[in-house]
Amino acid sequence: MADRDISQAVIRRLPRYYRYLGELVDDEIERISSGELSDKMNVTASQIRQDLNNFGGFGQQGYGYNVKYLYNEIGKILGLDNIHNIVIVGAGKLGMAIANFPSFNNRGFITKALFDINKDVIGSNVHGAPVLHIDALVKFINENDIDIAVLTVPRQGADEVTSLLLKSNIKAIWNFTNKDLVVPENVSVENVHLLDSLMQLSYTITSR
Amino acid sequence: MADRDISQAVIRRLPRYYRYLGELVDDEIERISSGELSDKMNVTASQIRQDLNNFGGFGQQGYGYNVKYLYNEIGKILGLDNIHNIVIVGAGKLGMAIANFPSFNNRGFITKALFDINKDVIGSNVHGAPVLHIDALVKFINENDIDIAVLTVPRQGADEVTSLLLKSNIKAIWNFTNKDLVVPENVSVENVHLLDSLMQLSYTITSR
DNA sequence: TAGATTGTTAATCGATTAACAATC
DNA sequence: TAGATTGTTAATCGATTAACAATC
Repeated sequence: MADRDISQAVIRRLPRYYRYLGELVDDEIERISSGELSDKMNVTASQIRQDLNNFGGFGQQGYGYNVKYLYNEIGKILGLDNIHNIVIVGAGKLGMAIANFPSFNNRGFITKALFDINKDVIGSNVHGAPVLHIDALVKFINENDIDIAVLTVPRQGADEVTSLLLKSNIKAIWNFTNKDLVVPENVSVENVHLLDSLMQLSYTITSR
Repeated sequence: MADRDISQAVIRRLPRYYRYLGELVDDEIERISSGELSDKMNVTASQIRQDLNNFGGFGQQGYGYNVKYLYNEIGKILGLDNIHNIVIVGAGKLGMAIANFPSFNNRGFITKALFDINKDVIGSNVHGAPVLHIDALVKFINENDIDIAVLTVPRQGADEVTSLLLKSNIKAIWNFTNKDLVVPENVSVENVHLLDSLMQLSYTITSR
């Protein structure tokens, strides 16, 4: 892997390509041209070809793209050929919901444990994963080959948990708190700012 | 409200400005310059001024911006001075989690009911909102002044529920299914594609 | 008044789209 | 071979940044 300087805009579109190609695989479609895919996805054929050619030439002139091959290649680019072990910090309603998401497990994102400070939930079990006290977090990450920490604590706890995570070997934080995290650049952060998203929706309603 | 053709990039940034200004209000900071805000938010001062001036001149030369005033104005732009009534379609773990999110209620997004087809949850009560059968959905939306439908059903149910929603007066759909919805242009859609987001994180880990 | 900082125009940069030669 | 469609270069479009005159 590892072409650097692929633009963020391209990376954001990759999972969407992967999704549509997955549907085509399910439908047992064998080949597709950028033009046909363009119609399905509502993006220009030009953009599709440009995007893919950031990672290499996956097509063939006069033929198009082999669906299954392209699907697998994009999967590899996205790192989906590897298992990613996950911990969820904050075993509230949202954390529990994420631990139970079947589509994550199906793609190789495996929740190994949840962490909380609430004694009522510590010791219980979510979809096979134990809920542990947050004191055990750093050790657990380092000893269980954990890639990704999901941050589903209340906003006020975000910074404290983050500085704890930074003491471990964590590679990435999936941040559901409505706060921007400050991390060194060898740690990736992907934000899911739900309230921001809802406000955008409110804007579009309001501005009609 | 209602300047048309504000770019999507600007709209995406508005909630973030709102968030930072909210913190400044809490800290009882009275005024701030685009330069200071730029340092805090890690965006250019130029961008801040450009963004705000899409909606009017909120600042004053030589002084900067009054924090509280700007906060309120952005709130109005985002439509947060109005109550938005919400229904959640799909009363699974994720739907329940969203119904319980305190920050939504605090901003005037009020969950009025949840809908499902599972008899085990129908009749129950989530944070004061009833769980009803999906057959009652259209009528409920039209009679209860519902703006926003949250879609937290499994992927396979997405299209069916969407076509049901389009029979109602719904204004916006907050889509948590991993599917792109097809709606007429008087209905707004905001996607939260969690699996896509997780895949992006996987990409950044993989491409180091 | 002098200093600070906005609002806004102009310059730059990057991303998207169009075009087309290469080639299967 | 002729037709189709890619990979890629060039043109366009839009968004970001820089600069500065206006003005509080």
